[in-house]
Amino acid sequence: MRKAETCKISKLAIRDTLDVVGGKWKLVLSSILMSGPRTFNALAKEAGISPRILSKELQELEMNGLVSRTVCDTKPVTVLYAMTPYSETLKEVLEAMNKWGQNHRLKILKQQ
Amino acid sequence: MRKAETCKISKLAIRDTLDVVGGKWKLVLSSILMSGPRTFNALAKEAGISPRILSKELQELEMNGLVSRTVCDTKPVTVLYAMTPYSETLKEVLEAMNKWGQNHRLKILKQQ
DNA sequence: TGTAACTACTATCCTTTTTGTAATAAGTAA
DNA sequence: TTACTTATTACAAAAAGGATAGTAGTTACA
Repeated sequence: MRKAETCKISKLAIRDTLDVVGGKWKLVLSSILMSGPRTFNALAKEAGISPRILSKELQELEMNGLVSRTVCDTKPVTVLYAMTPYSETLKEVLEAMNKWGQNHRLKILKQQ
Repeated sequence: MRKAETCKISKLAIRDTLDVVGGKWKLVLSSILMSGPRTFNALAKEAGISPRILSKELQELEMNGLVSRTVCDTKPVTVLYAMTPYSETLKEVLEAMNKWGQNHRLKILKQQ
């Protein structure tokens, strides 16, 4: 395959990824859920996100199979959100961004 | 370190990363430049981005040391944009997203 | 001499998307 | 009644992105 085509495919793939997981919250929420399931309120508090946005983001993640939603038989009802087998595939992306962000922060600090 | 702290640090790092390379274009532009330098117009055409946005995105990338800008002594003058040593550190992120996007596209196609 | 063409932008205006705040619903129980 | 859960709605604000035209500098050509 020629280089130009490889570039086009890569560009497309990255756009696809951004379509699913781009924006301000989806990767942050995913990274939180990586360390275990959370209830709606716990997620909202931990991420610092308003319920409106959280609800919307979770729905979109669920639609793409990246988050599971489990209603628990408690009083009052609670709902647990968690990673899914498919969202395990996001780990590489999250790990790379986690690493890059930490390294970048160090770089910025050194400059001052 | 406790798990809760690890989670907080990861969340922060991912937010940092998104602050620098989030949005619709920065990672796409970076992935194009990965395969070699481009002029302003070439980038605009290849990415399908309007000059106004392209100019803004390139400035922001340059400010963060992720893109170099070289004025060439041609007639008429051309400007070459390219990766920098620092932007090499983005390769892991781009590679992970490239891989995920391709895999996700396959998954979607299978479902239909 | 004027005019067209080519580069890299910039200015203006506008639309769309995203995000936030606040209020509120439905269900249950102390 | 009050409190607690998970949401949802209405409204407003901000950010992001896009379309179009225009500027500046230079060359080429009639």
